[in-house]
Amino acid sequence: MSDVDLAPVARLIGDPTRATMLDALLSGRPLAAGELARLAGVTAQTASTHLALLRDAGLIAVEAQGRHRYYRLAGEDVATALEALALISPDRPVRSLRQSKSAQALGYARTCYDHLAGVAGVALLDAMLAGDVLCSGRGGYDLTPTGRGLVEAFGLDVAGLRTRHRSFARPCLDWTERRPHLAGAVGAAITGEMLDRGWFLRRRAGERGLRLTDRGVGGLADVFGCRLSPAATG
Amino acid sequence: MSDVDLAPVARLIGDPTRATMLDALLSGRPLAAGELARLAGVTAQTASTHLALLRDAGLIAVEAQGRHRYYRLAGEDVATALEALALISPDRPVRSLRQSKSAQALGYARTCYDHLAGVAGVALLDAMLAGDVLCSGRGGYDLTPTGRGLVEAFGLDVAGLRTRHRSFARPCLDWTERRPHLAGAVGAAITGEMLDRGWFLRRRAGERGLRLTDRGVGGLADVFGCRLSPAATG
DNA sequence: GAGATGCTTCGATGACGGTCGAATCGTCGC
DNA sequence: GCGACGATTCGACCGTCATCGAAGCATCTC
Repeated sequence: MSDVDLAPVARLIGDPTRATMLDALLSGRPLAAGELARLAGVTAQTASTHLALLRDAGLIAVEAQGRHRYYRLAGEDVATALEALALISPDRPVRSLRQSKSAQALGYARTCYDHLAGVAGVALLDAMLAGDVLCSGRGGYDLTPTGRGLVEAFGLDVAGLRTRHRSFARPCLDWTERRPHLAGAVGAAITGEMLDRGWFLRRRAGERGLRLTDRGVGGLADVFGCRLSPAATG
Repeated sequence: MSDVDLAPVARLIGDPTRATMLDALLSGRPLAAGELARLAGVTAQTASTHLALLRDAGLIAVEAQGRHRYYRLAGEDVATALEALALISPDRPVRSLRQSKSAQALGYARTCYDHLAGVAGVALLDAMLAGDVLCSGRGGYDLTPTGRGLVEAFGLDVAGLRTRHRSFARPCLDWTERRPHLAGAVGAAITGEMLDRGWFLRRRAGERGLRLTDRGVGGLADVFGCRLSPAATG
C-alpha cells in the first residue's frame, strides 16, 4: 500500500491526443486551446474535454487572455516526468525523410519545458562542470564562486533566482542523450537569456525543436567554453 | 512531430492493476506471477495478460525458474520514470491509521528498484557529498579518490562497477523528499551491501518499505558520517 | 504415469471513455 | 448592439480493453 497512485496521472498521459498536447507544451510556450486542438488533430470540443481533465489533475495551468485561453505545463516536475517516460518509450519507426530530419533536430537542440535539452543541453552542462561553473550541492548542483560571477556577467540575477520556489540547479535526464542536462531556476534563466540573444531559434511555432545560430556558436564558446557546430542538423 | 510517442507506455502504466504490479516491482525483488496477481487483487489469468503486455513493451523482464516465472523491472530507467510519475501524482487520501503508518514508513526508507530512497536515501547522498566522497562528474556523479577508498573499504569492487553497462553514479529525484538520492551502479551496490549487512530490513515481502536497524544507525554514522535515528517510524 | 501446482491462451461479456454534433457562454470588432 | 470567433458543456454513439470462466501447457511431487 503506497500512499500515491501512479495510475490516474499515467492514464491521462496515456491517451494519444493528450500526449500530443503535452508534447507540444514541452516547448515551454503557452498554447491556445484551438492551437492544441489543431496540433492533435481533433475538434475543439474534444480538445476542451481533454484540457479540462489535464487541468483538474494539475498537469497543466491555464491563463485567460481575451477570448483565448492559453495552456502551459503546470511545472518543471511535469516536464521531468514526460522526459522520463520518453526515455523508456520505444522509438517510433521513422516513415518519411522529413520525420527523420525532424527527429535529428529534436535530438540536437530542443526545449524541455523551460530549459535547453538535446546534444546542446548536455554539452552545455558538461562545459559548465568542466569549467568549474557548477559543483555538486544540496538538491543537485550549485554555482561555484567562479560560476556566480560568470552567470551574473551574463546578465542574470543570481540572488533573485535563489528566492524562487523551485530548485535552484538540478540535473534532468535527457531522453535522447541518456545523460543529464541542466534544469532548475538557473537552467531556465540561462536558456531564456540565450533565446533572447538569438543563440537559438525555434524551428516551428508550438514545437520543441531549436536551431543553433552562428551567433549561438560564438556565444557558447566565448561565455561557457562550450564548442558546438551549427552544421550538425543543417 | 516527435520521434517517440509517450502514449503507449503511459497507457500501460495507467491501468490500476498494472500500476500496482509495477509499484510492487519497485521493491527491486523479482516477484512471481501469482504473487503479483494476489497483490493486485486479480485472478491469475488477468495478471498474466497484463504481465505479457508489460513485457512486450520492455517495461519488465521475466526469468523462468521451475514452474515459477519471476518478473522484475527491465531497468533503472523504468524505475526512474515511475518515480517521476509519483512526483506529479496527487497524494492519495489516507483512510486508515495503518495506511498512514505505511505511508510514513515509505517516506522514511524504501527501495527504488535497486537503490535506497526516502529520507534515509536523501540523507545518505547529502552525507556523501558533504564528506567529499562524491563529486560532480560526467553523467551525474563520480567518486573522489577519498570516496573510492571508502567504497572499496566497504567491500565493493569499484573497477567492476565501472564496466557495467549502466550509469556509474547519478541522482534520482525522490518523490517524497523532492530532492535527489543516489542511483546508478554505485547506489545499487551500496544498497545491496547495506541490506546484506542487515542495516535495513524489508517490512513486508514484495513491498518497498524498509526499516532502519540499530546496526544500520551505527554503520551509517561510522562509514558514511550519516546520522539518522531508527525511532522516526517506530 | 497420475495428480497437483503455476502460468498462459482463448473466448465472451460488460463497462469505461474518446469522439463529434448541437447548443451555450464570453469576448472582440465594427 | 450585432455578427463573428474562440472556448466550453451536454448528449449520444461506438470502439476498445479489462475481466473472468474454461481449457491447455509446462513443471514438480509421489
